Amino acid sequence: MPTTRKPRDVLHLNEQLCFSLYSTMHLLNRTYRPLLEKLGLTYPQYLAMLVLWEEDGVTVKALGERLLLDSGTLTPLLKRLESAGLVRRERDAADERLVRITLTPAGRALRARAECVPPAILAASGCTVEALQDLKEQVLTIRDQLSAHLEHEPSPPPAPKRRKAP
Amino acid sequence: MPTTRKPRDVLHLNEQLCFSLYSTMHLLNRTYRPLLEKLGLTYPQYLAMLVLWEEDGVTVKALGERLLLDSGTLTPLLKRLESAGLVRRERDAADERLVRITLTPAGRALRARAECVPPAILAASGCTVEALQDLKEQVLTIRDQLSAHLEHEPSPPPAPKRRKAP
DNA sequence: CCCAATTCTATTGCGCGCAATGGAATAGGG
DNA sequence: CCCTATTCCATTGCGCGCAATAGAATTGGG
Repeated sequence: MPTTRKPRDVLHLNEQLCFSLYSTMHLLNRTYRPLLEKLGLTYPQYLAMLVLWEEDGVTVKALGERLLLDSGTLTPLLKRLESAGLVRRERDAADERLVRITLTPAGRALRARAECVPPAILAASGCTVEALQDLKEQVLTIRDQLSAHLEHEPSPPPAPKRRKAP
Repeated sequence: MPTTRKPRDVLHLNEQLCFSLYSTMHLLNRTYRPLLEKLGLTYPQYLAMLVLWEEDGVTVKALGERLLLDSGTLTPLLKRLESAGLVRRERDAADERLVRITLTPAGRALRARAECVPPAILAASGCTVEALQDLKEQVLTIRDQLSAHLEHEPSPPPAPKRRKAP
């Protein structure tokens, strides 16, 4: 008797599967909000700052690959960080297509004030670091699987290389 | 020697903790998108339909409690479902404050076409039902913890009951 | 019964997330 | 060296998510 439980309504069970991730993300976001508000950041802006604190001067493209976001999301977000005085956006002199994002002194200084955020989130989660680390591994396994699936599936991947056939 | 690993940069480690949930949610959403597109639904609309397929005639408030969303999100979403011909929005006769959402025949019929979605997502995740079920439990544990934390924390909870002191 | 407090939905404004489009700069085959 | 792909960023439009506000209906203390 392997998987012969009740043939539970698929559309009912499913609500519990992916919806748990969905709703947890929202609650996590609401937990971050009041903390990040003090820094004048939204959660996606905070993520961008994390990358910049690791590696200053990245291009928009590199930032997008790291965060899995495209320019349609990043361009306005970075403009807001710029007008908040945290970063500068400048074209690369060698390759004018690239826009490099560099931290201002205020942007670097914000790092110290951000250090109290992760411990606060950890406390709110009510978990040990080990438990969260373990959960992270499991979630990343699914993430990588979804990522691979998305790469192999897309209906019409432009396919051809160079030269078009007219 | 308990937690005496490298005192890894908190702002680096953290990026991996919550960011894994954040990015997995987005990839999951991108996996759902092409499937739901065939049904003419977005993911949040799909969630709303899941609730309605379970319990027709719910109020906007009940829907919001189930999905953890407020009227600012639900009102326009439900209006779009209505103009797509899937639901009707009507004031409750007994209590005119309430708006009840009921399925149209087209809304009920869509359920059959939605049944192929969960299996497709399961396949894309590359996991067994058991593994996902287990992961769900862990995520929900954190969700409940965050939920409790959010209820007890909010800086100024309006506090007073009835009667104001002028 | 009356009036103030509460409940419930709608509206507005802002910030993502993403698809689609456009345009400037670079790279690479001929 | 051209001329065409390609790369990279910006822009537009739409749909959430959420805070804040407003307004109509209901409730409950006096």
